[in-house]
Amino acid sequence: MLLLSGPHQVNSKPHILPDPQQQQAIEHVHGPMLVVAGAGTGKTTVLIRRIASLIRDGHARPDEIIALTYTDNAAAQMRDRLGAELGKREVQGLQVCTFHAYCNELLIAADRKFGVLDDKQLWIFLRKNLRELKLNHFVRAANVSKFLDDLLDFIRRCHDELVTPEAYRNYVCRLEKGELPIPRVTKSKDIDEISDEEALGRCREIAFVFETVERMLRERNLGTFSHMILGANDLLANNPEVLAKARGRAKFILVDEFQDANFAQIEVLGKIAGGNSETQNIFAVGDPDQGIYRFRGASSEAFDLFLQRFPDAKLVSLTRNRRSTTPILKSAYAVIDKNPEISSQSGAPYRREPLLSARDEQERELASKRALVEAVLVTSAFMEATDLVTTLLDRRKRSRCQWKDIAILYRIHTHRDEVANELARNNVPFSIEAMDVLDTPEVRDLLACLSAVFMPGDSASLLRVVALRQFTVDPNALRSALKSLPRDSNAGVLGVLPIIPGGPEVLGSIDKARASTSGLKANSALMSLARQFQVPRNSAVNAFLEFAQKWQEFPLTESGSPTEFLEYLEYFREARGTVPLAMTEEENSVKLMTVHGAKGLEYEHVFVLRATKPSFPAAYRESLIDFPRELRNSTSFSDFDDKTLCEHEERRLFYVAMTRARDTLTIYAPFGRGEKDKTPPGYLRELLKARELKPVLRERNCREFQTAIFAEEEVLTPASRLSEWVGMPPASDLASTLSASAIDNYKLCPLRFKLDRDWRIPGDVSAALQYGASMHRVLRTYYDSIKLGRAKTEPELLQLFRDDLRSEAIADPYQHDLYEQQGIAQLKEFLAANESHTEVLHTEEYFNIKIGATTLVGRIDRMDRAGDGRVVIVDYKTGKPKSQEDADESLQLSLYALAASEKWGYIPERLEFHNLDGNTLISTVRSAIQLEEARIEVEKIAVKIAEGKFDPKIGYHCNSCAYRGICPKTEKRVPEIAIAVEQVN
DNA sequence: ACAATGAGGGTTTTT
DNA sequence: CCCTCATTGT
Repeated sequence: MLLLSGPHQVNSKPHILPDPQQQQAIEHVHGPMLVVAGAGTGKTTVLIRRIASLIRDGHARPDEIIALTYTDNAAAQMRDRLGAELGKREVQGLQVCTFHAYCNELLIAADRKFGVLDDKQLWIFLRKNLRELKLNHFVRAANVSKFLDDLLDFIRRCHDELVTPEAYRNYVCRLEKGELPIPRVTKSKDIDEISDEEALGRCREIAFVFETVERMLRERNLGTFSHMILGANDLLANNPEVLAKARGRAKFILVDEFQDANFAQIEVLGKIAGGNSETQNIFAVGDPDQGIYRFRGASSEAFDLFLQRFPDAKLVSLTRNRRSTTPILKSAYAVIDKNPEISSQSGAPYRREPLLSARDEQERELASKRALVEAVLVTSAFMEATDLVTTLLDRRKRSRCQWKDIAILYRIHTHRDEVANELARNNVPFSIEAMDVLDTPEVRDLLACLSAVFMPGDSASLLRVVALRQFTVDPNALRSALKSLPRDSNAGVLGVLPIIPGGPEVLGSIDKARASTSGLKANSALMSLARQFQVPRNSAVNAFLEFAQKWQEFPLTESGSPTEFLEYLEYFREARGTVPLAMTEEENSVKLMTVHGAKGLEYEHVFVLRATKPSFPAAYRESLIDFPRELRNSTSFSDFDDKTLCEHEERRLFYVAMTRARDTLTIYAPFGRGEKDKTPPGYLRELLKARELKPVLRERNCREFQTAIFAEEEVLTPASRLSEWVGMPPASDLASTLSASAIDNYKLCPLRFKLDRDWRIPGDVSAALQYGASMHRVLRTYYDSIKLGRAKTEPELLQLFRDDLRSEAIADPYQHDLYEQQGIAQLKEFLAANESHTEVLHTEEYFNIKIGATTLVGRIDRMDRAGDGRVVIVDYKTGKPKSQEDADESLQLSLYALAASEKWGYIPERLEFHNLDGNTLISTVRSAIQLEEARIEVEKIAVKIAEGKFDPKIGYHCNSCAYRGICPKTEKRVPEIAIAVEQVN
């Protein structure tokens, strides 16, 4: 057991003597003080000891002290440490809580409690009530919720800056009078495309949305987390009694992680701290170089705002780092020192100083032997993973540390995937922070069961259930039954199960489950289904069950029924919601987490992944709606634009990552692509160039790897039966008949192509396709009517369109209405521009031609007669307008040209995309060579199909893929160790 | 200095 | 699909 008291014990804080700066902060009593505490300089210790001495020295009773943090965890930890320092009884009455909890309690005490919606809940609430927002500029029929994120981002920003809807409306009025410059309300690159009038219209729309959102919330007595701060600020401003009481309760205020404060929070602090510097006993601790929550409203100038608000504040800075070795601190300083210092108009009393390694000062003889910071340049993510695991095993052996002393940090979750696989392959115990359980096979199984029982029409889910091990359906029988359904049938998997061996048993189980879960709420139904369908209760499933439980308590959840839950999840997915799995703390395993998740933590050995632009630092992404300076309440004038501020924040984030390391720091990055400079763009390039870092930084290339590793992968990941099914070679030659769209589909994702063609699992038809089909039919009718000499009138066509679109039954009524409006506008424009048209030869004409062994089929929207017995081929585009480049490169048009000559003997004069959006014609031509290239392309794809190449291609399109729940490639496993622990519990 | 081109990535997270 | 950035050639 003695062995367990590793090096961490040495660092355990209470026994270290404070240095003079710490002492000064601890002993401070009256008036405002700002403690700038660099990474690893013991800031929380200072905070705790100061509270202890305030109480011990009789300056305050515990119930006159308030300590504020930003997370529940931090608050709990501080409470524990205070209890240990002072004794449980002594801390009675001492208020240690998060900022939000503090504000919320003020509101509850004033009888202003409201139902709390988090970001996703708010998004979904508005998504369901989009009509009420009366959007005009910020809505698209094809993607109804496209701008919701942008609008909510803007509103959140207003909250953080204490800008009310009235203030924004007032701002728009001033814009209208020309008193203020027009703000940016679109991406910079499109700024020339919108007029001032359009921009003003957008501003008015934003004003209306802001007002409406606030009203909708108020009417239902709902609010967001920002409303806690806003409400408290309001209450303190307008209610002298509440203010007096709050001040009496807060004679001494201590704030941890102050760099995470936003303007609204600092306003609240200002109010409870009172007006004169004698009684402003406010004590804030933080590190401006570790502010990494700007996107959450933390003002990058919190320290500056503090000094403005409390000009008499004393300033202390802590620079003795008790965590890391000198090489780590020097390298980290080189990174962060490229950021400007905090601006501070109020006399600039603070300068950034290099952190000094207290350990190296104390242990002189060790100082010279410290490991250098290591930069490893790799050729691929795979090499990053293999080299990292080898290096990690070596580090552990040499330092004889435990698994839990090692952390692997990354910018975004997906960066960890290869490393996680590689660790699993090498049987290294590891755990992942905040892994999304929605992509785990077990949760997918459970969700599929829920769908199968309550929404049995969902074929993809039903297929997943059918493939569970306990059932005995023959996949070949199922597949051929599906394939022999008539094209227009919507029977799906549900329709064929009764007639295939083993199918009725599945249906029986589903019926039984439906009966036994009838009337249950989501959580209980899920638990029951997990039992009945033998879904293992691992940590992922438990996290999901917990999510269902919490959802039942959400303010806007109505009955809590499984059906309502399924509907919610659909929106939740659209809102890109995740269900994170908390990492078990005490476990002896290597920790994988984002740098954000690592803030405040430390590890002996730290690995940083993908340190290359634009991975880490991440590429800048411009907001759609700029927050104009004229709207700002905080008057801190740093002259930096948004992009620069983001760059600063990325740099701080990298600094946070580096300063987590105690003994060794290893940074991975792929080689740069340049001819001259092979170093990775970003921080590593800077570091490797810096002369002064030569003695502390080592560069090496990745080790060679053994090819044998590839083969092992399949063995170690036991494939589910579904992935076996999905991997089966097709029952027929899928290359024998192809179309332009099938080829596009194959290029997008070969697996998707196979599932469409070989299994014919019906998925949801997108509204865009439904609209397109409708428009095509209307136009066909129009030209046919002309041919018959009885041209339909505009009102007739519009009515036809309305009826036709209604028969398409677009699921979302709001989206249906938007498409109806759009279609009417486009048809009117089309007809207006189309008075005298040349002779139409064909409309919606089918063809099939031979290309090699493939029969290429298709349907040409329209062919017109051109001069010299030639033709014009027209294809309508109902989606985003196609460009000239699209037309020039379109395989579809090439194939139509081939078909025109082969089937009808026509010579195409030109090929046209007719964009119905904007009613523009894009013309192109094809040379004989280009046509030959198109043939070759088709043959190439046909060969791949014939060879059975159907590996899924993962990418952005996966979000809208009907088979997302059954695709094995997007499945993520919970690390084995987490499962093992769960079973023990 | 600048545009053209190609590749890689699609956040981060707490209340 | 859309956007940003690195790189390289003009």
